[in-house]
Amino acid sequence: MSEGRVEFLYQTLKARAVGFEFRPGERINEGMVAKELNASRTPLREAMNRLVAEQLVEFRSGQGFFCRALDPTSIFELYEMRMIIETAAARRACQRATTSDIAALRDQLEADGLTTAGLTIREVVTRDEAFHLGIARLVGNSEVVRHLDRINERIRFIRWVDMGRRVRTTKGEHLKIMEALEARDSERAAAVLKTHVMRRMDEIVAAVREGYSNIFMADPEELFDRLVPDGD
Amino acid sequence: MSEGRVEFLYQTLKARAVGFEFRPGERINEGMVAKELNASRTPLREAMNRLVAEQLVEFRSGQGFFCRALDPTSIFELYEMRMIIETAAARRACQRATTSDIAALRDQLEADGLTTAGLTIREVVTRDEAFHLGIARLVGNSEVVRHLDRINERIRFIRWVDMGRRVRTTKGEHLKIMEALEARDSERAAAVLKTHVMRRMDEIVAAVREGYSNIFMADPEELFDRLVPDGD
DNA sequence: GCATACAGACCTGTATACAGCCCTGCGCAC
DNA sequence: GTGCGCAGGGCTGTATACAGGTCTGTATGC
Repeated sequence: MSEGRVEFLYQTLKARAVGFEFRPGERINEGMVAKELNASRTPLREAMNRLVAEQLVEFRSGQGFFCRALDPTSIFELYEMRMIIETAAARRACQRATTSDIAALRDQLEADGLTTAGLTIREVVTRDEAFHLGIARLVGNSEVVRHLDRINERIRFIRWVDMGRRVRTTKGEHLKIMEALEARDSERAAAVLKTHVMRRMDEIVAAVREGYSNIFMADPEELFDRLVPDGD
Repeated sequence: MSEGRVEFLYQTLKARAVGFEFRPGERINEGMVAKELNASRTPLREAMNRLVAEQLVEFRSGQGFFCRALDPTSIFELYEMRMIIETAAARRACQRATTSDIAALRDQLEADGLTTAGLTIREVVTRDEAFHLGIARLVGNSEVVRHLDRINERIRFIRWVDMGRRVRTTKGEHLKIMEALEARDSERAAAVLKTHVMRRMDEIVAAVREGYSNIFMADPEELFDRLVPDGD
């Protein structure tokens, strides 16, 4: 808060938008939200406009701000975009990352533990994103990291759902990716990443469907604070 | 204007930011700009916040809005990001674009004429971007188009400089790319695109240097309204 | 029962006011 | 001549007020 009220509102509203605490298509009442966050509408609208530029919120002239839609096509496109950036990043990381930076990524991966047991869905996704951003950082191109981060925000909600849906083999696949990076095997790294990241349209449709049901439940936020399903 | 004052301000300010009509690092005086555009500071700041989210303008709490920096490293990173997206787009276009959509892109390319003679630098870059966005559109993924567009805005100024610097073989390379797309030869399309798009760091440093000298000249805008150098 | 028109409340869009901070420029001391 | 401190102006940050438009809900007619 000391570093700017708009910044605080931006972060708070972003978190809400990312997690679909505003329901898809819902009109966002500036007055109510402003009062709730102890601010006036002026800085709130400034923060909202940033979210509009990030596609986390929609704006219709004369009507105000609305929560973005949640539809399978958009999510699918975002997954593909994510795959494009990540595979390109992995290829470049294999070619130009320093051995010590790669080693640091492995350390980070191992520091997260060998299993996802005992973690909440949210925590697992956070760690997953951190690993993938770590790969992007190996490229040494801040734009790659930034774009990936922006995309992650927009699919994070569905990733929570997805992570809860099935026992993901996240950890094992991360290790495989890590090995490919250490071997500096671009093609293998890209190939493993591709299958690790990408989802089929029918999987996405199912996740979106479940996402909707979560959104309209009583306390949807708690859902993702439960522990991940046991890995076998 | 009818479709929202903020939208109008956003478009106007974006054009200025893209073309470095604000000088790099310059503080943007809200009061002056607002008066100039016949608006109050409230909608102006809303528009500015969108530009902040798009990295076209910087914001420092307590100090206001500043024009973004113009430095070779950022430009280089953006070029690489552009290359990542474009090569991935071309590969996918080869695989999944319909033959008629590809034919439509060729029509667009030929409608632009067989040479860049008689066009201003601005016009050539506009057409160049349109062709590349056309490839991105072949993928059928709106995110790919959007991200490419965002990146293009941030390097457009340097592309103007670059297009004026040397007789670019733009048109010929576009034809080669087009042929690769028609042959659905992913690898060739990606390879040609890569050399067509990418710039070496020393080229970028030179362009940025020239960019600065243009920015601090009397009437920098006219510079890019001159005709492109004769192609031999 | 259903569609339509109207009225009222509500909400958005923008201007403006004002408090507080930042920066500049001047003066003073060294 | 140079560095530091202080005061003033100017700019930013936010709240608030108000005008205009949008939506809702009701009442009326078919």
